[in-house]
Amino acid sequence: MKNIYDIAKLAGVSIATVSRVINGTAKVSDKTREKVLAVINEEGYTPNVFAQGLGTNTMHTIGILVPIITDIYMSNAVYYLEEALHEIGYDCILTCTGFHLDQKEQHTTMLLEKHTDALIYVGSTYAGKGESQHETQYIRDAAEKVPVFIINGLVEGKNIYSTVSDDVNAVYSVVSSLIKSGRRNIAFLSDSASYSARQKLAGYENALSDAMLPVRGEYRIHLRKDDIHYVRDLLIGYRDLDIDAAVTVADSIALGVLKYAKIRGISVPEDLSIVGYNNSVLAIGADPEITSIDNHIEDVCRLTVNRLNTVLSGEGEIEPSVCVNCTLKKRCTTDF
Amino acid sequence: MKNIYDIAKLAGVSIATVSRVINGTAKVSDKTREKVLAVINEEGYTPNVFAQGLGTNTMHTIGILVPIITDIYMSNAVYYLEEALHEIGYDCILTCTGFHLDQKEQHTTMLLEKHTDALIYVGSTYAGKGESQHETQYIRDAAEKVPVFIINGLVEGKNIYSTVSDDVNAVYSVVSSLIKSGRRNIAFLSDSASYSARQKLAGYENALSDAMLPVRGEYRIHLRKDDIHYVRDLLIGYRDLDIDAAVTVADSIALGVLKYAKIRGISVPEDLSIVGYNNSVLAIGADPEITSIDNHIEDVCRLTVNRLNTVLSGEGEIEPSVCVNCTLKKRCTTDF
DNA sequence: TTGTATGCGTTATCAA
DNA sequence: TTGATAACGCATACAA
Repeated sequence: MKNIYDIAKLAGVSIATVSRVINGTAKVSDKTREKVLAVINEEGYTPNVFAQGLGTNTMHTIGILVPIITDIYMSNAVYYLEEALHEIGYDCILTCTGFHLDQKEQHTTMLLEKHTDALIYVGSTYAGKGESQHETQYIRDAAEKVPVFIINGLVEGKNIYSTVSDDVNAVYSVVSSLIKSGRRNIAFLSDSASYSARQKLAGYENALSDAMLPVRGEYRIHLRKDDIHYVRDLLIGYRDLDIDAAVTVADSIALGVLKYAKIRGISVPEDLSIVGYNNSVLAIGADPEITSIDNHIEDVCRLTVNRLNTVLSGEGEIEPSVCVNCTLKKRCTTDF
Repeated sequence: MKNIYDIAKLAGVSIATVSRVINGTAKVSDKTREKVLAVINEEGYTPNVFAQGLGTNTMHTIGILVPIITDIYMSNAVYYLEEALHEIGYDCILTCTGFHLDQKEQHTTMLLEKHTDALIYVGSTYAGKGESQHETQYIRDAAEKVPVFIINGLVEGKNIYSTVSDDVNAVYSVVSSLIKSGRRNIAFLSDSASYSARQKLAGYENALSDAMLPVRGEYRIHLRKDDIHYVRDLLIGYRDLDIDAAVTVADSIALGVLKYAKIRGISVPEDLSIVGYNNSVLAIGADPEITSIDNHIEDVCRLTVNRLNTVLSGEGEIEPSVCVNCTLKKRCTTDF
């Protein structure tokens, strides 16, 4: 493996000049630059990243943390993040943390030890349940060392930047539409108490209140997980579920509701309207295809990487938090 | 940030001793070890990975390459790989290459420049279409530097190791069952000519041949992509498609067939049996739920990481290629 | 515009 | 069992 000394010798210059050519950090005469570049190409030389890192303390690597990459929303996010980061010259270290605090902490520590240039947390689970500061302390700690970005979660603090979807308005809007079309017993199904889930719930409750409808506890259905069959069976187990609409926080949950309706012989959307979330392939695969809120994950990710680039390049200030609008993708499980 | 000198000073020993304690590379008296460890814990010291890498030329990082992480099969693979690699002390650099050769090459180069300890290619796209050696040359080149592992693809060469699913037998078995249950016009739908797709096709053709049935070209349907609606619409466009069974290389394709049947009023499974592949959530979300071949991606990934660990720890030889059995998950789109 | 010398924080070799 | 010191390959401050 050739090193910078070899290149310098072959090009008849000093290592400093080679370094300058590679990094463009100082003036080098066209003639010598060409000569050096020629040798570099000829020898197929690439700088040793460890030696580079030892001096500069960076390896142009971003740490991405997701709870589970098998989740369609997460894998889409990682896809867009990786693509955008790659475009600006960063590689990604991906790590799946699960949902437990100790694992989130441990994985954060490991990434920081690798001297990643920044951390991106994907998913509102990282913002905690809003119960205590303690559950997000690891994020503030991490932000002492590198800029931290959170997708779909809000944590306040220095060097912490959030990009979130406007879930409140998205749900508010769809619930309002359901009400306007005559629905009165609208259920809200959620499998989490995360930041994002709380936003969606707020949109739901606000819409009901603004329409002078009661916010009834029995219509707020909490799920242990977003598994299709689990949701279906849970609903089947209810004695008297008299809902005429279901707003859910994930397409898989909506799919569970759809299967419940099928088994019970309930017509969708006539007797039961269903709204999914994330506008994933699950909504398209369903029969009938599911109306779903699209939170524009691609936009969220590209915006996040833009903001990251601004911070890391030191080219200016950015907002601590920005919000991206959602849109409703109407399909066949609603009729408004 | 504390360095090894600080620890040495605080512990009253030399940096060599601190290094020995950290790496366990040589005898250190219990007394000094304890003292050193105490100081390390107290100061929260962790070695600088760049300096370590500069000496050892490794950062305990594995490069994972996938064409697209949004594919459910891929994201599942990455999930299990990351989990298993993490357990044996490796972090993962993930990169999405797409399906074009130049991008595969470029991403490979980038990972090698980061001195990853090994490369894992996920998906048979990396094994090429079997047309020329040229399309897999980048893998052999990479294998000159680090061990290379391929999931669901076969490339021969030194330092190259494959873990594949037994797709030939899986498809052979399911097609044989279809034939036994009276199906005669069995279509095979594929969106690729990759190693894995060729294996599946071989299983299909072998089963037909062994049953003395003709292998008819018009039943081998090639798709440009595995998009649900695309598949559905393509089939709708056929003048006279007289198939009574469809074996597909992905659940999303099976879903497209199912939607085609629905629109055409064809009963499933009575008049058209459908078999998916990968046993993903798409098969469960469908209505009726789709019979699907499960290629046990978790087993494949865990086995791959075991093999990787054997190679990297230098603890022995491993087979160039190993095969994992598939199983059929019967659901409602078949009746055998 | 170019070259020299030093520091970065480890690991590993060699003495002690 | 321990310590001193030389790599490791680069960036950069300083000199020329």
